Amino acid sequence: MKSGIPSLNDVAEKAGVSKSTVSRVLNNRLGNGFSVKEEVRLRVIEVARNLNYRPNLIAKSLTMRSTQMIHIFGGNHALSDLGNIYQTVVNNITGVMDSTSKDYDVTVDMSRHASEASEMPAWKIEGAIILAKCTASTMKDILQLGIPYVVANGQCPENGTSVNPDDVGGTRIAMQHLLDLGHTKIAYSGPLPPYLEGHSSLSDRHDTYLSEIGKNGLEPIFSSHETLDSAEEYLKETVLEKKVTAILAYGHMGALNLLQAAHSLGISVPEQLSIICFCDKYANRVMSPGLTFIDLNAEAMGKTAAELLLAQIQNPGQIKPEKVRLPEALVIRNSTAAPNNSSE
Amino acid sequence: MKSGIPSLNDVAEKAGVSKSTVSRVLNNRLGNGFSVKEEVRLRVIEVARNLNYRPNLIAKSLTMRSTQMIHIFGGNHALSDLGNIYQTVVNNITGVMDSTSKDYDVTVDMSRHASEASEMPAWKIEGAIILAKCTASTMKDILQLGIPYVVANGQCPENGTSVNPDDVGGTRIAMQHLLDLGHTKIAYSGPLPPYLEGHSSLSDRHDTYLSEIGKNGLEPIFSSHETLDSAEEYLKETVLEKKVTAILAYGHMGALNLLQAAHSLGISVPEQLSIICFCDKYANRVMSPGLTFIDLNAEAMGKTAAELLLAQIQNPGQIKPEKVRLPEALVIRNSTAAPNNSSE
DNA sequence: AATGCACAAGCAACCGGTTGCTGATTAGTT
DNA sequence: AACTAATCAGCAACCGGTTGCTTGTGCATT
Repeated sequence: MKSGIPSLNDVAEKAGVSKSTVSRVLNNRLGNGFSVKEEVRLRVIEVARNLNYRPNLIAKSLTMRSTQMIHIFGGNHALSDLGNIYQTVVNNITGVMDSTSKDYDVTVDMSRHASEASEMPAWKIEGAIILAKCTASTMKDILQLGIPYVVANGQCPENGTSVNPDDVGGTRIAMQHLLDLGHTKIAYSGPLPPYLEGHSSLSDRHDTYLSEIGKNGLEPIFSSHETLDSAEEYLKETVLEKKVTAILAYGHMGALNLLQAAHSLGISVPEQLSIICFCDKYANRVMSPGLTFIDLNAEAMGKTAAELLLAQIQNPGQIKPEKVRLPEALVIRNSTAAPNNSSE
Repeated sequence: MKSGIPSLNDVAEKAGVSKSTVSRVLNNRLGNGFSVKEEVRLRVIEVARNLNYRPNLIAKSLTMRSTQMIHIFGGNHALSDLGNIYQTVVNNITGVMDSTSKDYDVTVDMSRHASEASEMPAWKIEGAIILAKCTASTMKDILQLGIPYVVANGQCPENGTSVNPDDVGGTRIAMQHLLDLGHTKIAYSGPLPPYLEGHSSLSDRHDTYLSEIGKNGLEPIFSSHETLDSAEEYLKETVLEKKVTAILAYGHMGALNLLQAAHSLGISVPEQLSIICFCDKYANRVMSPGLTFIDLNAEAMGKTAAELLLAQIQNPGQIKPEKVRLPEALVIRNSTAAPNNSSE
């Protein structure tokens, strides 16, 4: 017990048996040419408990090549913004993992890693879930080590499994909602191309907006002003000048800013201006009750990712990779309505 | 090369030297009774690169007895609610850990554990941060193993280190703000005693409200209605019946509900009703811009916790435990104002 | 030529477990 | 009593690295 932490050897000595006996007793590896007297078995277990013995997982992984750990990559970037969907995703992943009989331990890596470094932990992991993205080096390791993995809300290699919301479909639904209400001057608010780097939702939402606008013979409307930085300027240009009556916002943060700016400018929502955005229903409930939104269904994303991962772990090599697209859904609250033509 | 992954031995064989030489060369452990000819050194490095050798971190941690891992306990309960302070706390912890030269790896345990079970991971951890609380069993393990730790926003053992916001001071500041504005009918909204179990902030805020009310010769005002469930009922009882002009709310969720309910009931904020609550400034910015609040300073909490932990890790046994109280600060937004006496 | 010493590199133990196999008891059978 | 089979437990190798110490070599010194 040199380091203060009891080892297998310490238990063995105290119990007056050999390392191997302790190992087999504690792991219940009876049979196969091995057995113990009940008396010895109980003594070993008793000693182990008294010493508060805990197997060193690192040593164990070295020989066993197996832990019961599920590792979530990308926590640092994914969980750094308040109120994004990843917290819901993670909660639902752990929910599924905790409810399965095997007791998997879920950890989230929260460290910021150099962009070329591998984020792989020192211990063996049974499976990985990648939030949005991981470094190329990490992905290389995952593939090389053959670790089952699922990418949640992000792109993944050809032969990998991922779960993503259907942003194209969601954008169509949002646009249809606004069109059905009678809007014709619909602006888009969100990051515009060229995107330096980023998530497919950036282009999916933007491009689908454009194509839907075109399909209906309307004019696309943008603004050079950033919603996140200068929402008031954005509204002045779009609503006051260009007579926009509805805005499709990339995210709820932008939408909230627009809402506030509208309030300051005396533009009433939804009477004079409809706002719709993409958001998770949990984040929406907590952060912006009232906003009409397209639900990204982070809950299902987490659950599905966890289930797909479990399937891979429990049937090694038998599960074929899958790119799941989860449908998005319109949730109508109070920020959209028919355009108010009388104000003309 | 049995598993397809090259090992130290494979490199040694190919380079025609011993394991130890390869190890020392690759880790640059020269001196101390060891040296190599430059020619051999280069050959080893060359072979290692050709084989794409990567040291097995598991084996490495076994001998090195160091994992460079910082573990955060309590992620499951602390991070399950959207928009609470813990996400900010965790982000600032990792920020500090990442900016130190040692590259610590931070993981957050997100698993749900049985209340009597130990949450201690099986691998060695260099330090621990506990979000609000951990199981008794976990704390026992931490103490027994002598792992440096800091409790963030929660109680900790006699000889431990913790970082907590000064809720008593914060409540005084909030009350003083309302009193300065001229309010005399100030209600408290939040969990009332007896608390089944819970955080010290519950009693700190409630009790300090009471004592400040008493100190100023005012009447404490409560309602049997829960703000979170039935904010409208709460307002009817306090504002409409009891003529309350200001409410001190335990949390921003309750405050938001009150805000919405006030809107529905036609009670204007802040003209007819002032609302102030406890909240972190990040959560406030994102979730409820406009609310006047007492900033819990989750940012400083995370940073301080991380710094205190690092100090302990880097100077083993030399740092004396500390109970840090971080001051809370008033941030005035638009939900508080002088009471409108003309409405009487 | 003998001695001393710095330099090079390897041996072998160790980290904390797991596991195939072997040896020693005990029990059961004839 | 002798023999076989079942039971019980330990030896030692191994996982993939790290490191204290020893050995072997070549060169300068006396």
